[in-house]
Amino acid sequence: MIALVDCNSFYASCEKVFRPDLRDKPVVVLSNNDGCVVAMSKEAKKLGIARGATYFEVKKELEAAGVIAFSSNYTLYDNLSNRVMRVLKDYCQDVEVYSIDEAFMVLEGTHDELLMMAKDIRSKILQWIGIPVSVGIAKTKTLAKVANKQAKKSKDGVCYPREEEWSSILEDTQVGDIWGVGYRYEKRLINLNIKTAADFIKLEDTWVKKQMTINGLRTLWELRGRPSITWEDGPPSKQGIISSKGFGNLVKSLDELLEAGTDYAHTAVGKLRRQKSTCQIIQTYVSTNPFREQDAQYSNGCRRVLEHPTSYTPDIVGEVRNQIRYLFRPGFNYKRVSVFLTAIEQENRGQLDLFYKPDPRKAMIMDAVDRINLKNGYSLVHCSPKKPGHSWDMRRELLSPKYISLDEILVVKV
DNA sequence: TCTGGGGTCCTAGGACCC
DNA sequence: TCTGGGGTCCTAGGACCC
Repeated sequence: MIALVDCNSFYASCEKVFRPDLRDKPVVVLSNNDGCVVAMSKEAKKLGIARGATYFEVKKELEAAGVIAFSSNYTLYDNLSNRVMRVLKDYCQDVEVYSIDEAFMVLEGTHDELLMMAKDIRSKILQWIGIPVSVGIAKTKTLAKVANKQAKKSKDGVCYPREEEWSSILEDTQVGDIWGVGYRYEKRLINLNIKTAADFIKLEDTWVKKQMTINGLRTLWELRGRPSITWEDGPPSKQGIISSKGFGNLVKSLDELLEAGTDYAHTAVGKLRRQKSTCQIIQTYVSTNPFREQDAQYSNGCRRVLEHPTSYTPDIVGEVRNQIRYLFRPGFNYKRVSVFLTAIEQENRGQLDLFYKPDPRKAMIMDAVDRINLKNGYSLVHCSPKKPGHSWDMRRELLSPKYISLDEILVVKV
């Protein structure tokens, strides 16, 4: 059987772990630059705040309702996520970490045994880490997702339906809540009077394949109990790496745009080398803020195919800086720069070139840099001085401490 | 004043080859 | 000048996920 373990209101729950005073309080977490509400505790959900609401528009309302807001603290969420996943791996070898807050597991045993195990997983993660999770168990991934939704509604946070219970559960599942049915397919299906998962599984294979491609067909089969979505053993290497963030404040000068671009390129190559890959295509985009109607708008991008694949930071940073110089036009208020690396291949696996010998010193330098940064913090050795206080830095006015790092750890007086 | 940041996969159509 | 059958590669666009 397949279990889906999903953390409840993950980011909001993380913020509560080191703040017992917030246990029953409504908490929301904001996106980058404190832009939108991206996560809500169950108390905040009850207040009817829309996910994706823009913070500056709902700020007063949130304050009036006693909601506590946080800027997103990814260092903390990553750390707690890893701890949750480590507990899951104690239960079975086959854990597929699907996202920061959920994982699939393959479990074996009788109905009662698995139910016990699910409850045990739940209470252990709550006690050891402080994060509430829900567990759904079923024959396929898609059904496990459905069961997980039921688990969230139940008292004990666990749901493992028996065969005869499925038909009523599928009737109870809105078509838009099916994993793989997004809001566009949802609209089309509802127009055709297909409102629930129970309606959906009655459709013909050929019709679903034609309307919703092979992926829709897989979803259909999975809902009927036939496993059709593959199991991923490890995280697949990325085929494209993006580093893109809106600026905290608008940027006017080429120098600042270059600084930001250098920083993002540095981040992107870091991800590239961590997965032991090289890239051969580099794309850079710049744009103004489309929401500021009073501003003249400009957005542009360019790309270059390098002669040889690389993961050498100075090569990539240099190319990104050239592209930004090419794209820059004076007189605009820039909001964003994005760096995109593609044509990614595993190191030493790419097409060889008879006349090209890579410089071995580059690999040695990067190896040394990565080792230094791993020990001393990730931007100690950087391509440009990383002084704080850039106008383009992310706005994070409501950031919680990094409780998990030694210099910000809580002191408990007994 | 202020509006997230990542990713994946599939299909159709155009350009080209024999 | 027109015709058939079998391919590849690339790009744009559309759908989805967290």
